[in-house]
Amino acid sequence: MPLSDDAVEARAHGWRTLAALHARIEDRLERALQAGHDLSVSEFTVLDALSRQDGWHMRMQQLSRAVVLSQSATTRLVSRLEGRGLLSRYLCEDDRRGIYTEVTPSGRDLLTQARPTHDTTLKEALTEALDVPELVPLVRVVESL
Amino acid sequence: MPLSDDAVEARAHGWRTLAALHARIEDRLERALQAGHDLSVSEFTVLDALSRQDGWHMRMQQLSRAVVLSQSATTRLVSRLEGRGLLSRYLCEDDRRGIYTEVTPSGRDLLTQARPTHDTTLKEALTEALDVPELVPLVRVVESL
DNA sequence: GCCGATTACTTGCACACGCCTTCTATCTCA
DNA sequence: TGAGATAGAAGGCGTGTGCAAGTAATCGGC
Repeated sequence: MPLSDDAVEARAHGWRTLAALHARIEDRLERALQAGHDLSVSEFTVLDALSRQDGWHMRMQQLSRAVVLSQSATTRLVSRLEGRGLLSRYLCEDDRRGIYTEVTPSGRDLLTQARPTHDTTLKEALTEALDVPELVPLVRVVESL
Repeated sequence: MPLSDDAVEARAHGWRTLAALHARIEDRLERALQAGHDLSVSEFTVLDALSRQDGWHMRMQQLSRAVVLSQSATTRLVSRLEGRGLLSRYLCEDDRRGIYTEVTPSGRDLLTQARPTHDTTLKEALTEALDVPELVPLVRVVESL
């Protein structure tokens, strides 16, 4: 007898809805950011997350938690962006095992350009999602936070 | 002037929250289903989606919409599951370009075994998410639908 | 009834990711 | 000072994905 809980089906349904909405939005964002700025969603997320930090820098572990990626993926992601001159690495002063990742001016420029794309696409994706009755309540919550 | 809309930041924040919650849950599910039943989340989703259809069958395009994957990814996903004997393909009678995918008895068995894992893991993931203040409102909505 | 356009699905290719191991530098604690 | 832990890089391996090109079947106009 599996869980014998009436809430089970509700949760499963909620999760399917969440996953569906997430996939829709991510898909739209991926295309828009890729087409307009040669950025993946992960790459945009890194720049965006760093921009929200005082000093626009963050350590690798924080970063991998922020983008929810493995350490190795984060290393490679940062390396890619570093290679494009969008961010740079430098050693922590206080703990020199740590490495800070910092957005460069050129990275800030790109972010400035990409944000409007991101925002309008997000808005569109959410608006479209309102056409799907199932997604409506979730969209409302996302918009009202 | 980028959208000049106060709702922009709210939307962006809502999206970040949605993405964070989604990533957490998917990660937990992925590990649990992989460890317990050798199924990825996508694979489980396919079986689950088919199980909700009359006759447990669906055409490829419906399926790729249901799991929100590209057609090519769906083809390969179905091929993998077919190779494991969990589902089978057969041509549409009326439109012979179309291909139906149907869950086999063995696929049904596996789904029966995997569902409890899925459900309890989902419950755990949502409960854990309640520890993160930001995620709370979203978790409430997911659980209450 | 035939030919181009469209649709349904598959396949070749490139790439990002996760897991793993190996390596170096640094910090901590006794 | 020395042993062990920690932060991160580097890279090999397997796998899943999207894109773009390809094949097969259907539809529409003439």
